[in-house]
Amino acid sequence: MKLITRDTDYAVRALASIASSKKAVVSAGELAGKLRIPRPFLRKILQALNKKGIIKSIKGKSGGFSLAADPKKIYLLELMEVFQGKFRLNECLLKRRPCPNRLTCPLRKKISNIERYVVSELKSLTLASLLKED
Amino acid sequence: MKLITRDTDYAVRALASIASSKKAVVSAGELAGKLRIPRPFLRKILQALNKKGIIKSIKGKSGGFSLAADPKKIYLLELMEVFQGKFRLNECLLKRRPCPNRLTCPLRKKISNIERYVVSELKSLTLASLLKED
DNA sequence: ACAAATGATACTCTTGTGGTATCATTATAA
DNA sequence: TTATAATGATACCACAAGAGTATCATTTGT
Repeated sequence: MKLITRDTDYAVRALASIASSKKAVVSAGELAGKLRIPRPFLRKILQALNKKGIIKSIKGKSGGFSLAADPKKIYLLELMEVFQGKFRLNECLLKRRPCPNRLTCPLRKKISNIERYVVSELKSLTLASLLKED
Repeated sequence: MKLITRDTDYAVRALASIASSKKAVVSAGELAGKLRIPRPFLRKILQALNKKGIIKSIKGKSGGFSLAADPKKIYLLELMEVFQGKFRLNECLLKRRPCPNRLTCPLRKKISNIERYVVSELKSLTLASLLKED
C-alpha cells in the first residue's frame, strides 16, 4: 500500500527543484535531466500542476515553469489530491451501503479517526518544510 | 486509496458471523448466504484464513469452519496482513534507494511516523472489539 | 454409495499505475 | 522571418493488483 504514488513523488521533487533554482523559469527537459525522471512523464505531471494553478508556465522557446505560490503555501495533501484524488481511507467500505449488519460501523468509525489523523499530519507538510533540510 | 481491501472486509464479517453463531461449525455456503458474499470468493478467503491458522476447518459432509482462537486474540492488523501483505505506507519511496537528493528524507520520516501511528491503532482493534457493538 | 462439504489451482475481468507517442501551438533567438 | 525549442492536448500501451469464477480432487457423514 502506498500513501504516495510515483507521480506525486516526482511532483514534489520537481517543485523543490524549481523552488531552489536561481532561474526565473525552468524547462521540463532541465528538470527531467537533473532529477532523472523520464521527460514525457514529467511533462505530463507539470501540465497537471499547471492546470491546477500550482505552477505557472511560459510557452515558446526558452519557456518553462515557475512556482505560482510561496512554498509555504504549497501543501503535500494538495499535491496528493491532484494525482491521487481526494484522500479517503475507507473508499471500499463506504461504497457498500446499507451495511448488512451493524458490525462494520465500529470499524468505519475507527478508520475515520485514523483518516482524520493522517490528513492533519499531511496538511502540516508544506513544500517549504521539505526544502529546509535540503 | 483503501486501507482495507474487499477480502479483508469479507474476512472480518465472516469471522464475526462464525463467532456469533451457536453452531459448532459453519459452512461456507451458509456464511455466503447470510452475508451476501459470492460463495466461491468467500471459500477462497476462508481457505486462506484456515492456512494461517485463524480458523479451523472440518472436511466432509456437514463440515465447515470454526474459530481457532479467542476473538480477543484475533487482530485486525493480522487479518489485513493475510490478504494485503505486511502493512507499509511508504513502499514506493523505499524502493527508490540512494534517493537523488536528500529532499525526500524528511518526507520519509513523516510517513514513517504516520505508519507507526496507524499500525498502533490497528493493533488495538480485535475481532472481539468489533463484535461488542453488534 | 452418494451428497455435501473443503482443498488446491488456474483462469478471467476490470481498474489503476506508470509510463510513451504524436501532433498542434507558441514564442524567441539567430 | 524562419527554424527551433519550448509547452498544450490527447491518445495510447504494458503491467500489476484487486475482485471474483470455474474446475476438479478429496474427505466424510448419512
